[in-house]
Amino acid sequence: MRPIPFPGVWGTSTTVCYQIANEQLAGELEAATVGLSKKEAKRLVQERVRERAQAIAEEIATWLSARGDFARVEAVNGYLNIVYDTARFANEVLRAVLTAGPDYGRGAPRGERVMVEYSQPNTHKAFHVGHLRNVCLGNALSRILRFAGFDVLEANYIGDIGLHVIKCLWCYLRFHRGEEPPREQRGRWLGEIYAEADRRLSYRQEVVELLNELAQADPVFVQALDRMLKELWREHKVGEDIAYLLGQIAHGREIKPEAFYDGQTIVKFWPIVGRQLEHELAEARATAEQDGEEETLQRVRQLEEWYDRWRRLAATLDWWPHVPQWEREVRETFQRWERKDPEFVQLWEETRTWSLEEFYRIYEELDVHFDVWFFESEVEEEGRQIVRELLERGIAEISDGLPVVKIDEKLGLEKETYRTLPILRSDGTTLYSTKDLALTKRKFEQYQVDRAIWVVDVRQTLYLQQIFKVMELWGFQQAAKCYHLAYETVMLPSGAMSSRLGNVVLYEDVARQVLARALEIIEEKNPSLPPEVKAAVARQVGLGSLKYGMLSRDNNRVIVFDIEEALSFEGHAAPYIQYAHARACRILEKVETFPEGPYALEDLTQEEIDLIEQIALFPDEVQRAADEYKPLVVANFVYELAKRFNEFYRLCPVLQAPEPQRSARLAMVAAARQTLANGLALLGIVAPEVM
RNA sequence: GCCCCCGUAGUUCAGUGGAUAGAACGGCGGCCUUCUAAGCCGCAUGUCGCAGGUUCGAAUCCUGCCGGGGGUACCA
Repeated sequence: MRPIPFPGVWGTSTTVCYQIANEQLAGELEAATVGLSKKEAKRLVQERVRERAQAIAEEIATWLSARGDFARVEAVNGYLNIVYDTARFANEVLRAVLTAGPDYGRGAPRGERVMVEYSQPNTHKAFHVGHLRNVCLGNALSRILRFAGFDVLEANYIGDIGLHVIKCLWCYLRFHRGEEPPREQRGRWLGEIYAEADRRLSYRQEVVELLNELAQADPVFVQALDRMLKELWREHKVGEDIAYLLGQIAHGREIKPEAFYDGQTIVKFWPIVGRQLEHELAEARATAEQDGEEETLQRVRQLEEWYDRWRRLAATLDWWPHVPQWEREVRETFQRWERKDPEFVQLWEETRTWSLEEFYRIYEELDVHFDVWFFESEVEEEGRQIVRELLERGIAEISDGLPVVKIDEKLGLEKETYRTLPILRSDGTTLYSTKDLALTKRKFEQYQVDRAIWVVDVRQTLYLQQIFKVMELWGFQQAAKCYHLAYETVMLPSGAMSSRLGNVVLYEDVARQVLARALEIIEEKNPSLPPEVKAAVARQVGLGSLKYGMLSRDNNRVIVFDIEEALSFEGHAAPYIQYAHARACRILEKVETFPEGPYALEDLTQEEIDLIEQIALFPDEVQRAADEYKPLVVANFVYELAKRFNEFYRLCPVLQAPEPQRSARLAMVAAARQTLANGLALLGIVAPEVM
């Protein structure tokens, strides 16, 4: 059963006649097709089934028509279409919406508690648009599940400790001690310190990575190697290292930073590499100008990318000799955390707050509110305890000094499926898994959840399956009701976001831009509104647009975040839907007394039927969105509803219509407005009354 | 190597067993003395990656291949 897929006809369609026809004909057809070619047999079967389905449909149609419950019952192409008595059904729909109001579409309580864990931001790191996708998804899903009838707990899990925090604080103490960041920007400032730490610590690796890439992907570079190394010899006489470089590059083998005799060889070599790249780039550009072919253009782009990387790394060449020392210092800093050095713990607490304050501001702005707050720092000890228990019970074991759970082996799987999960570092410090095991146990025991949902990046799919399986091995039945809602990465037109490379789009920056743009537009569209209303509407539209952009794509699809697109408020976007709502409000506010039903809905126009039909679908769509964990279903629904409302709006005057049509249309507008508001609310988007 | 995701209009994406595959953006042309034009109407563009299979019926399910992205024991 599904809606009749034609505009202007309101009812349901069923394909049951095909199934019946199939069953009836099964034996008969087998006999009839003996001796025919495969193609002929197929055509015969096709024809016969279709004929029989049509005959059955006609029979049922006659029978149903005689009963007179429906406006019309017809048999078309083997489908049985039941057309509703619009006046009756439309009145039922409108009454349902207008009496339930904000509760229209709400499902009956299911008596099941579900915890949705989402927005797991790391303190001491930047909050960017990738995090925004997670928050929007998790929050919309929570709202949908709650509305659908579940008892929902929204949980946040803050990564306030771990290697990233240690790196950040090391960098702070080593290079920025005593600096006072601007009060409102402390979280962001810390994120920059972290990015710097990351850049410093991975410096050698990055330099060598670029060299390795050039050695493998740029034949011109490899050809010039002799000359470059001769130059290096003339200037610096580092024989062993020259031999090493020559050997590795010529044979396409990986260069390793620790293999050099002279700690300064790379520092000396780097300017030579740069000159070579400059030379290659100039040549490639000249060629491209001449032939303009795609291949040469591609070569230019590639060289530009390499040269940019070279230049960025050249700017901090003096870092090279220090990296091993810095790595030691980071390990020492980790030790300070492990032994709870009071001075260090105090610094951690203070800086942690800087990030948290920023997060709280963002959640407030996005109207996201958590019932439960977990912090990684709180579950470290519990996690260690669990590792001990798992080891004692033989679920975990020590392999090469590392506590692991060999999941496939424990489950008796032949094929490599869940592999092996490390659950504690060999030096006794905790891993993400250590803490996640403790946290999941808490969800089951302390919060008594029947179902647990993790809204987490798709890259952690295997990892989360591992956690679920370990919980199962450990004896938790609830493990079967663990679900990973995986979503794809948010990328930039320039590629993946990387704070190290400095190409991240911060939430704060985007939000400010979008809000400013929204204000600009409302200033232009509706200048007569009072300033405070303009500001409020700009907020609702700007944030709505940002959220809708994150929700109107399926989870398993990469979003390429384009700021221009985010700033565009036309077409398939939140403002389109919000605008339909504002238009409806405008009509309704001009009515003194709202008419009581039932309404005169006998001769509806196509636009009216389409509108009411869509409104009627809402409760089912809410359930579907909840069952499939897909806010996208609601996002599509409200867009379609707004579209139908806008079409209705154009062709069906309401206030000027004669009675009783005026009352009927007013009821439709009120029902559409309510359903739009309810649907948008499920996405965490406000429906403005004016725009 | 093994596992997961994606491939649909020029572009970004809906549609996951049913009738003639839909929107938006971009392009072109129309509609504001009538409830807000952030809107509406019209025109153009498709080997639904390729090849088989299952089915009365496949963009949708299965198998293989091609192309892109991701994961794969001490990152989170």
